[in-house]
Amino acid sequence: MRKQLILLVDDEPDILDFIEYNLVKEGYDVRTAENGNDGVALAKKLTPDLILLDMMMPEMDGVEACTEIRKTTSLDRTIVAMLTARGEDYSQIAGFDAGADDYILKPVKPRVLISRIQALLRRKKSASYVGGDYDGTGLMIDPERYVVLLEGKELSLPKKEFELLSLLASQPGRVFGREKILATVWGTDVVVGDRTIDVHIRKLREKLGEHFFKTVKGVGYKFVG
Amino acid sequence: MRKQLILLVDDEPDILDFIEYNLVKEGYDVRTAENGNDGVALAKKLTPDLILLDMMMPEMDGVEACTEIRKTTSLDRTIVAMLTARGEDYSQIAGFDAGADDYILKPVKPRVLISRIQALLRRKKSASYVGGDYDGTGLMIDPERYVVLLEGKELSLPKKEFELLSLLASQPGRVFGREKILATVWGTDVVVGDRTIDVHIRKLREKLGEHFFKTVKGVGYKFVG
DNA sequence: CGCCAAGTTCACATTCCGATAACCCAACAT
DNA sequence: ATGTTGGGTTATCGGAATGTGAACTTGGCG
Repeated sequence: MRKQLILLVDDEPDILDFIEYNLVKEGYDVRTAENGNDGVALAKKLTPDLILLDMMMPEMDGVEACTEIRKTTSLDRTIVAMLTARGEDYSQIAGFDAGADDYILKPVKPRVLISRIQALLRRKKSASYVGGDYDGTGLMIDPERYVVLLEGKELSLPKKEFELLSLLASQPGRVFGREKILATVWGTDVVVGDRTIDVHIRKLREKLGEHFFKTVKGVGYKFVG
Repeated sequence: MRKQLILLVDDEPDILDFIEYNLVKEGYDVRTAENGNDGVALAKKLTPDLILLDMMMPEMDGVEACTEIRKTTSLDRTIVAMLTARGEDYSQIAGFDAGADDYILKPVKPRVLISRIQALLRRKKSASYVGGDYDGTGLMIDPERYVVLLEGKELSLPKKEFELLSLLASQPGRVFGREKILATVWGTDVVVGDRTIDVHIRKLREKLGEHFFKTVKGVGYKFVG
């Protein structure tokens, strides 16, 4: 597997060096930025797997940066972890509200940091589902790269289509009702029209082939390997 | 019913013995493995009803093992429960993402463990077998996939037919009156004509075979395995 | 601003399930 | 024999559920 990319944003060069050293030693690819603005810009350019964001920074602080990152579609799948000094409990909450996935208290021991990061990345990796074993034929879903391999050919799908496919293919053969699909892919609060699912199913059928998706009238859809 | 098979995977022999002892005492058939690799291999060979998977293990940990198990079609119907030490909260989340059905905190009291396991296995049975255990012959109804397995062949039925079949087959041999059938499959408020049930029964007879459905004149219908 | 892609909605077209009508058959009673 | 009762069979129709192509909306980006 390719190295995982971590973006590190902190205004103190010492901390930057210290953490970068430990992450690189662990085999991660690391980039750094010294303030929120640069951090966000870099994030958009690199699409890292994980962003470590210091909460206290001049110019644009961690919370703002995180909010900005979360507004960026291309970074939907990037994990954001806040670095926060002990005692800033209020900020911790603010950090979560801004959409951070985790907060890590400073000072932090390297071993603990690594383990937290590994846990977060592992979570990311398994955040979506993989349908069907990979045997060169058929279909493989790569949730990490947001890409589908169809008979060896790489095919990149839009977000919703990818998520819909991931859901259906997570349990081939099982029928997913429209309710279930809406709740998982669109979320329980969002309200969309009746035909929306159909349209996405059709797009998937167009791109992957009719035979993968079976309609069960009155019940839902299922994926067949 | 045959004993239910539980696969236990943990790297600590003491825990293995302790849990195995308790499960066997409760009447389960138990196999064990000491690491993720062996566990997955055994699982594929045995197709157990439930797998108890320790989260922290050398080589292949519980999360990886679970992911692997979930990729295996033959283990679709196997329940995976994670065993996790108190405090590993992140791992718990990762465990769910990997497709585990439940997680159980260690240390665990035998009575609690047994009760959790029973609850999980009860859930599994919702996919009902008919006509004895699945051995390639006979009939199996899988409400999750919305298909019927008849002598190994998959057969997909329309909604009403499927529901009617599910009802009748839920208690083979028992006669269901027309009233009861209408109330269950059609609902108490819907009013349909006299011949409607007959027609659906006929369609089922066509698709599954005459012998499964016995008419009891003046009373109703029953399913015979 | 203007473009492009993603996502959604709309206005049909199409499919197919479910219900019924109309008829047949078998068992039994008169 | 004839009628009655309860179920079986088939063809057919309406409509709900789904498919489809195009238009519309939105947000990012040069």
